[in-house]
Amino acid sequence: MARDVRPTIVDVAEYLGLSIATVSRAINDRPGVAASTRARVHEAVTELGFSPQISARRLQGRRARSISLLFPTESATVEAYDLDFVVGAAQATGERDFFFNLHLEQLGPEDLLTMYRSGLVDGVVLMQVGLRDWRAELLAEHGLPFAMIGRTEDPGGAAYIDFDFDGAITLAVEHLASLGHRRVGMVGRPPRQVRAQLGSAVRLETAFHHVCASAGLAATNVGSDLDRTSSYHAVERLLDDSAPTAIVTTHAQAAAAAVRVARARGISIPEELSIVAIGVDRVLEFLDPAPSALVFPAADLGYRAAGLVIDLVDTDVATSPTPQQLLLPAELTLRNTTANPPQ
Amino acid sequence: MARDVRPTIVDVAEYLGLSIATVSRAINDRPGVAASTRARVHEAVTELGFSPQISARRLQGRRARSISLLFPTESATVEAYDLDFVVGAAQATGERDFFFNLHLEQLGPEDLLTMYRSGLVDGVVLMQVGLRDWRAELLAEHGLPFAMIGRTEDPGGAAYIDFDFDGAITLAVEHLASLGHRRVGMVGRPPRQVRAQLGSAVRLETAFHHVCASAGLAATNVGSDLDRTSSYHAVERLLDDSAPTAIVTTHAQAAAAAVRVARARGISIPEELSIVAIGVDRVLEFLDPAPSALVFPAADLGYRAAGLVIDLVDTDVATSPTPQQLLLPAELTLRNTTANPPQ
DNA sequence: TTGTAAGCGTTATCAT
DNA sequence: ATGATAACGCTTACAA
Repeated sequence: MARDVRPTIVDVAEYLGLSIATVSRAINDRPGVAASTRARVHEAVTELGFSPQISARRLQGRRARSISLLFPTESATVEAYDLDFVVGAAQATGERDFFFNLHLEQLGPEDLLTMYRSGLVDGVVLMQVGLRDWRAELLAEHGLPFAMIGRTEDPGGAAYIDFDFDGAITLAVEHLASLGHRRVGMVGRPPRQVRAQLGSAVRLETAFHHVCASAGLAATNVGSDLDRTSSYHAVERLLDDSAPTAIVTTHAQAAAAAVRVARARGISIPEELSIVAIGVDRVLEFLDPAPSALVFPAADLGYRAAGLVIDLVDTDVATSPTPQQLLLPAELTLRNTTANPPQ
Repeated sequence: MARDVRPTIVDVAEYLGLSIATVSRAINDRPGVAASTRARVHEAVTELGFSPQISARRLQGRRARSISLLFPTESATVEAYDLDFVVGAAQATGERDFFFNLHLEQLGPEDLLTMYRSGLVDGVVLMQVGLRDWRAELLAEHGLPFAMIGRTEDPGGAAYIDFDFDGAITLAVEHLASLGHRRVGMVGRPPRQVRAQLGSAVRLETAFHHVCASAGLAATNVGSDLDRTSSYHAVERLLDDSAPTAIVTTHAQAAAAAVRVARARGISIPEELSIVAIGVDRVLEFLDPAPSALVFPAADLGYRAAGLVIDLVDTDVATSPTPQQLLLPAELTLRNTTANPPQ
């Protein structure tokens, strides 16, 4: 049953009475092989069930044609929406005939370099990027191909794709201000993310206060963890402490919690409380009512980030163009959760 | 900047004035190296930033230490809960120091065999397993290591881990029957899944009719796609056609839809309609009210499936024990969405 | 058009 | 305890 004997190129050559050189050329569609020979080789290949050993190939200094998504998950729980990044990245990778692998572990500097040096991967996509991120610094310093989902404070020439969180907050707040709201609350990202200086977390918080100040609104921000209970409490605290007429949420559970708390307290949406969510559509669609939102195209970001690294890898170092830096503009999708505040 | 010259074992050997054989032994912690030498080698290794080329290693016939999760996504949309499998599998893989890669593409038989033969992976985890599944058959036939999340109709000796859908349906229906319900509806999996003979989809449907018949209940099943709209319509049709007093849902959007339709029609839960969901807790928690459910530990399934393959790969063929076959029993988590039917 | 042979970076089997 | 050296399976000059 278990035929563990994988045929090698030598077997193919012997089978055909050819030299391995010719077989190799035929297999790789290189010039200098008679059409008839080429045909015979391809036939024999399927006949014998031969596929070239990638490792042997790589030994000649070829690319591994594989990239990694580095997605350090400190907590065991990964937020659902985050996973869309993975799907997008895997899809792009498959389409370009690369191998995709996923690292959920927290890697150290040595591990990271080893991935490249050992020839396991040609490039990586970084997630959970901090305003300062040692991974980005290390890789840039060593001239190794990588792209970020998110971006550091000073990305230099590094490739990235990021969602415009500042723009998102601006749109959200300005929309609320134009409706007449004067007291706005935000359920922010987990304090731990802010402490770790995670790019998105910090930008959301900063932009919120900044934009509210510019618009002359009273702003209160309460961070919450990503679970159901913590989110619920955060919304309650927000309502109790500053009685906002509108809430902006920065993660899915927060949006769910806002709806739930409102229902529990008999607060009607949007008449008595407006809600604007920032999040992935697929998740927000679970809510009832589905909130007005700044939709976060996670799968798309993942898809494009993977594309960026692969570009970097596929391109000859000589030809290498400036890596792309993309900031995805935010757009407000209006549903029925925002209205004028109660007078 | 871009030092693309990776040091090899030869560099380390020359640097120390040793032979590559000794260096190799030291690096791999093999016996027969003086402690002092070993130390010097390790020092030099970090000094020079050397890591062994995996490809060269594999050429000696070693394992690739990498497994693949094969998750064919026909539709572009992947259901959120499915992704937990990926997380679990990636986690297990990382813990056991394997490489994890994810294939979202639909692979053909040749591609599948090539993955093994080219030495890219040592084993795979199969998702979306059908009652008859050519992948399982092919791999079993060739004696290649694999495990299934789910199981075929006749898994033979193949490793798998599956959730006990039959048991889940049984628990759900019996619970409802004991509360006095006589007309029960189910929002089933997409018809396309049933047509494709996807294990879980078929088992859910079959078990539902079977169990309801045994309990003497009127049973109606309406399949729905995994999106918001289709799910909503399915619930509406269910209510309109057979006026059930209780609904069992088989995917997340269906559960969300049940709650939404009830709210829209002013049907109170659980007084006028009972709901039991089958799904991943993380997703069901978004709902309000969170329904009574047969919770599906997706991440756990993924984790254990990856463990199964790695066991298979790590174990010597000689020692290889019978592959594990695990059927995870269903448990009913009661919340507040089930009650006696209106008399 | 085809064949010969020299690597690629390791590990493993011998000697020493 | 250490060192030559032959694999491993393939690609690629260079010859024929």
